[in-house]
Amino acid sequence: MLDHSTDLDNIFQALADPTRRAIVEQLGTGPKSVSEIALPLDMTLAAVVQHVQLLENCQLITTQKQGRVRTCRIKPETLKTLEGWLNQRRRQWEQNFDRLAAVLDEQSPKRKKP
Amino acid sequence: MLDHSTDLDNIFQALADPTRRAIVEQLGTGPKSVSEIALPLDMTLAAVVQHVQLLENCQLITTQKQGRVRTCRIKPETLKTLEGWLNQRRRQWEQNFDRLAAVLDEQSPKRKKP
DNA sequence: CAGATACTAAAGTATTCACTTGACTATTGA
DNA sequence: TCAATAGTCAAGTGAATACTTTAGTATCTG
Repeated sequence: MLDHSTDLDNIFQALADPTRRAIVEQLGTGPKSVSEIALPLDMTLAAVVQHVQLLENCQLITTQKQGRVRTCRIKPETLKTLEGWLNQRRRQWEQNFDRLAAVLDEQSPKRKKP
Repeated sequence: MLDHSTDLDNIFQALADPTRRAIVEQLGTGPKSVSEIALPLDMTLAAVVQHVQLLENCQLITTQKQGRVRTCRIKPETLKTLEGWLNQRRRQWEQNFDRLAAVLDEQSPKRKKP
């Protein structure tokens, strides 16, 4: 993989891991501390911290530390990047579909264009 | 990563690679053979074949072989799975936002509910 | 038919990933 | 004050990834 790793790479990569998706899903219901996040996850706290750091690095969540507790919340705008890519794809193949339809229409002498 | 690898895992994983996203983007403009796909990519044909196989396995594309050439096309429905997850997230945090707004509204004596 | 084309399969390699363990630092509450 | 809590850092491990090279097999084309 030639590296000029983009936001999109990092976001997809982050969300490819089920644990990290679970974290994002958890935070969908509101902010949580790292240990709260860790509770339902079957791994050490250290591992969870690593996932949280990765999610923060790619901006899918934000965190802030108050005393000894780090509170995490999702950062919804980042998912827009994903939506953007997806929308581009949709537009692309809809266009493609239309073009195909036009060609078929052109080739069929049975119907004339309105 | 505890393995009960879902469709979503595989799709995100597939799209986390820039080469594979490039392939999906290429196919957005219409079907292509494996060598056509390989042309703009800076790697061996064998490597491209591997990416194509992975994309086919997770249903992001379909392929069929005619003679010695394999033609690839995107399978748009699979991206729906992604859209589905994204929409869930959006609904979740919109709900969360509304709940927060409601609480704030409740706590503020300056305005009464309509 | 002979040689080029279009892929395919298998094996090897360097890197990255998802963890764990263990040791350490703040903060908090009894 | 002192032990429990909440998190952090660093190093190590085994598995997975993204390639490569090499050696094929069909299928065309002249």
